[in-house]
Amino acid sequence: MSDSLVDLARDSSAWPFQEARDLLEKRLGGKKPEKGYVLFETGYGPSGLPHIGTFGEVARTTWVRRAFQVLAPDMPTKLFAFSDDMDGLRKVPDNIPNKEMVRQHLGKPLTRIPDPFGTHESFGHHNNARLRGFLDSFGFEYEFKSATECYASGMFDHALKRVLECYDEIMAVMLPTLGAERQATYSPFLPVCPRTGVVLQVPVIHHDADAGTIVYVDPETGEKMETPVTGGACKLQWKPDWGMRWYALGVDYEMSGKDLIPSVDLAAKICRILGGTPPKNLSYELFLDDKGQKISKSKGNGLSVEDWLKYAPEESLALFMYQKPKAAKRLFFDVIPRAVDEYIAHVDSFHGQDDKGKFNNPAWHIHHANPPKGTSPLSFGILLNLVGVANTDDPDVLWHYIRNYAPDASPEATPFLNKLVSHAIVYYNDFVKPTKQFRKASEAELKALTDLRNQLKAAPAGAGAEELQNIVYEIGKAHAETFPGLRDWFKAQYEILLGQDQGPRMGSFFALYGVDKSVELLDRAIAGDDLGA
RNA sequence: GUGCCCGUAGCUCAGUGGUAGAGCAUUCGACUUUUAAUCGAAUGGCCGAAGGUUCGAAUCCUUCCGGGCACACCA
Repeated sequence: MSDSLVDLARDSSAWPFQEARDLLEKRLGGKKPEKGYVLFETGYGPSGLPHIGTFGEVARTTWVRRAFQVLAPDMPTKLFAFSDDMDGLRKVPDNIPNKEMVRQHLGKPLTRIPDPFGTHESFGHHNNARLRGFLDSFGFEYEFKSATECYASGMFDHALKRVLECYDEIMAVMLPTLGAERQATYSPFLPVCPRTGVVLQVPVIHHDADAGTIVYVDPETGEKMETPVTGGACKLQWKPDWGMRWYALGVDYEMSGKDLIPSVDLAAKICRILGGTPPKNLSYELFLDDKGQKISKSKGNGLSVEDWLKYAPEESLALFMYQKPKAAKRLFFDVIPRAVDEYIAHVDSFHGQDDKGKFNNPAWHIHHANPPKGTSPLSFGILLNLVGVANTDDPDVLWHYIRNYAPDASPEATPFLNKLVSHAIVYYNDFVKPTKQFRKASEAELKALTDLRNQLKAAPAGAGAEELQNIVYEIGKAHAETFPGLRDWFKAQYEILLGQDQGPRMGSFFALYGVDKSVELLDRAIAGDDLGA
């Protein structure tokens, strides 16, 4: 039984299984690594707060890891979330307080810059905490690794000495990739200035593999400085750093955006020079905005995680990230409802599928083999329409409409639908409500509305939707010269009372909205108040 | 120039060797009285082009065509 599951997983065309299979067979040769576990890694830049790409990368890496665990259940795995918190800060980020204070520390490792937020030991620690909080909020399993700690603790010492031993070979790989200016000053080692604490980009004038040191000239004092490369006294330039880290930690799998393909190649070469085997890499496509432009934080286009989660549950974002990592996808508001509905469809089909089908179902991956039993009897698309048409941001009113369609649905019985209702309301408030355009009633329309107001007022207490609908209908007929077709009467009500050109069955609306409140609404319309205010 | 991705219905896209699909749009019908929703049905594709492999190709290979993106430094 378990054998056949392994076979199915091996043959599965789902990309996490394909990645896991390649990792197991090509990278590992089917054998457990000597370090005793298979290591997955995701990396984070120094200035970056967690963003939607971070989520995507960790989610995707986790899926490969889960798939791998099915293929090789007897091999332990780990996922390192590695923070480059020893990188020198290059420019002051826009979105932080105390910019002037931070400016005075430019060039220093992030972990040696005071926290501008004042909540942590350093700026680096602050960002790390944000990263961890972000990852934890999704329940990702990982081990956090800090570059600063790895360097300072001596964990990288052996590998750093190897870099020094292979100095010339590494320079020979790096130099041809650099412009002439950079070639003149390039060194894989960046000494941390003992005087100022700044990570220096200076030429190395001498290196001594036996002593484990390099010599450089302090750019301000002109003094020749000799420093060990170990123990945190030097940091590596990032491409050698990446290759060194793969070698030092024995990273078996790491994915990265396609803009990093040349860097991955270089880092892999360096890793091999050191005597290691580079990880299996997956280059995923970048995200585009609605106009097909690359999404970048500086441009501020595209969509943030917070934006997405405001309008839809995180499962839908996970599904979006699952789909076709190698195809460029547009990431903007309009893709959200579709992602939700496809998520629902996948979960609903899951439980009727055989094992092969389940392995191919995104829901298997998103939910770690255990998708929930039920989701929502209504699609998100329908719900969004409903919210717009029903013209309300009151969940209770919405549930009345929903029960017309799905009598068994309730906030308790269908919790996922309940979440969707909340999201749909936010969507309504942000996207539908602002587009409302109320118009004033004409003289003739005013007469009809006044009739309506008076008859609603006079309606027996507890009048139902049908009864109210009949009142509305009769008034429309009574004012036939104003409204040649009943359609015109209803259209007028939508435009004047609801600020939209379509709407709900008015009898139902008045019943749900409440006759008293409806009368108030009509009073305001008759008085000529601006209902959009 | 190098590399990657995409090209399937009007639109947005699923579909990695076995009878071409979904959603939206359009048209018609139902919901014993408006609209919308909902439900049912219909319409709609030479799967970018040409070769090749195969009993069989949207799918695999080759070459084109068209569109997009990445590739100094920094990360």
